[in-house]
Amino acid sequence: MQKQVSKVRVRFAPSPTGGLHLGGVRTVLYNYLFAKKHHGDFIVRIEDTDQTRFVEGAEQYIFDCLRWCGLEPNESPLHGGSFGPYRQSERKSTYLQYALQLIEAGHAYYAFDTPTELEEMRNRFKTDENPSPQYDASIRMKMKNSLTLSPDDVKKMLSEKVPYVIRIKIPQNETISFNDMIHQEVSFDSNVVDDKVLLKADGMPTYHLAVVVDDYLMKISHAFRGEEWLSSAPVHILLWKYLFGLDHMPQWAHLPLILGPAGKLSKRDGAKFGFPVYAMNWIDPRNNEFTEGFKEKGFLPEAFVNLLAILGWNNGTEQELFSLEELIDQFSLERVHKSGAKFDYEKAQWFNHEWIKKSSDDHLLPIVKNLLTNKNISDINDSFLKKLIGLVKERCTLIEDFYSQTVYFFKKPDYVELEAIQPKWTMDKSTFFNRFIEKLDGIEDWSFQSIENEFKQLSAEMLIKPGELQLPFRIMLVGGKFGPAVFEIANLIGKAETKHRINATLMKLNN
RNA sequence: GCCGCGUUGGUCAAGAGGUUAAGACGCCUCCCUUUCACGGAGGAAUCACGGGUUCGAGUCCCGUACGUGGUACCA
Repeated sequence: MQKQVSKVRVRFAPSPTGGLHLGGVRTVLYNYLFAKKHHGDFIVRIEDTDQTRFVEGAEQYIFDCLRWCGLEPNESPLHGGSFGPYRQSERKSTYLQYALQLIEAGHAYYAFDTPTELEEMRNRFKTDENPSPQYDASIRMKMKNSLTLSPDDVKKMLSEKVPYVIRIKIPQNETISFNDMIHQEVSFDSNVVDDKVLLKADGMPTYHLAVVVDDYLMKISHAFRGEEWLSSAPVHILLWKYLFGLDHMPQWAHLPLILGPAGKLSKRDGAKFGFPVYAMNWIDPRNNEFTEGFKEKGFLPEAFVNLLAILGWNNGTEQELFSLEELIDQFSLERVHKSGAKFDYEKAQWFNHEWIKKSSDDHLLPIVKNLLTNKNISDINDSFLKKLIGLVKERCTLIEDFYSQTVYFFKKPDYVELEAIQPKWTMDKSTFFNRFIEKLDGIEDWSFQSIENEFKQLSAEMLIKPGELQLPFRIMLVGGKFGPAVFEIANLIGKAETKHRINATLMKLNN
């Protein structure tokens, strides 16, 4: 019953044309999870057959993103492997023979129509009911191709190097169906699919030919791709049938799309709604257009991967937080949704917040240290910083937040929110803090406990509720209404600095 | 237009004929904390619509609507 068990091999096949967006990373992730779960291989193949859209640096960028996410391929142009080359542009010569083989078998034909002739055809046959006429059975006999031209003419044109493409000859009145791992049975009427170009005039294959040939040659067992490909699946099924046999065809899985707030997610949405759509920052070298990435926005890769996994899949329980290992263990295609999901940035941030809380101080240390260094805070003592991280991480949603949550430990606040204390400021309070400074000198161990004791004792003596004084004290040290326990802060910034900040604020208040 | 795919609160979703229709995000209230968070307790809010089938439908069938993708010598 079992169709011979072959090794699981999956592939992610991006075009090096620009940034890697959410949907792309999720496709990678599902590929990766499936491969790892089944002890298979994850391959990255670069589909650079459209030379007009090639963008310098885009390929390297894709690998950088995958590395950041922790989704390292087993085979790729960068990682090597025995099924290379892994760039379609470097496999150009292999595609022609398959196209020729199809012609030989009567499943494809040469077409000599020029772009303008095609344009003319579309205009000529355009009607209200059919705004975009296809190159199909109903019109191919009216075009300039090896089906309508005499064999001699074709031979002559070929030898004269008249530009041509090779098109698949879609059969009539057939139902093309296949079993998708996510959508189950999907079927198409062959009469509505057109004679797609297989080999372009420049000798490069189109996606349709290349994907089939390469999936076969690279022994791909399961093919994941976005749902936008579902409509062209019948072409691929036919190609498999004609070229290699349906028995060898990989199992298809057409993944649901990730939608933006208003329809399909685009990089425009990022700028418009204020959230990243790419994994990492991307600057288009052609026009210097900048698109923000999750990495630089302050997301932890663990959180990024987690939130993407959950967008369209769940394990049936209430669990939402998953490590990569857990995802590998629990992932199953059966539980991937059929319908597209709208991306919710609020929830994305929640994931990051949770992951920051979940991460150990040691894990966060280099990340936060890097952040602070970039903000010109140097000479950071690791164990000191680790302590700070532990103290503030539950208040940080994005990595960036560690800056505002920890700067005041390194330097006195740039801005002190005086307006928060001024209205209720009294002479008594002023006196309190002046006396408190003196008391501070007497504290020898400088533990937060001792500081708190002195503070409470003095306030009791002066008959002022400690709560009335804590907020001003906080503002003096931190600059605003945030941060961990105020005595803890005093303890960490030291006696001299504590006195200094109290004094500085006192002077401003008394002005 | 045609073809494909889809449709459970605002969002992500559990659910596979009989449930008070989980849970999470966000929002609101309260507790904790005289900071901000964390944590805890509550609250508002849902099966797109219309027909069937059935003793019984969010769950099955058919229509409609809506959304989304494709309809390129782009992937």
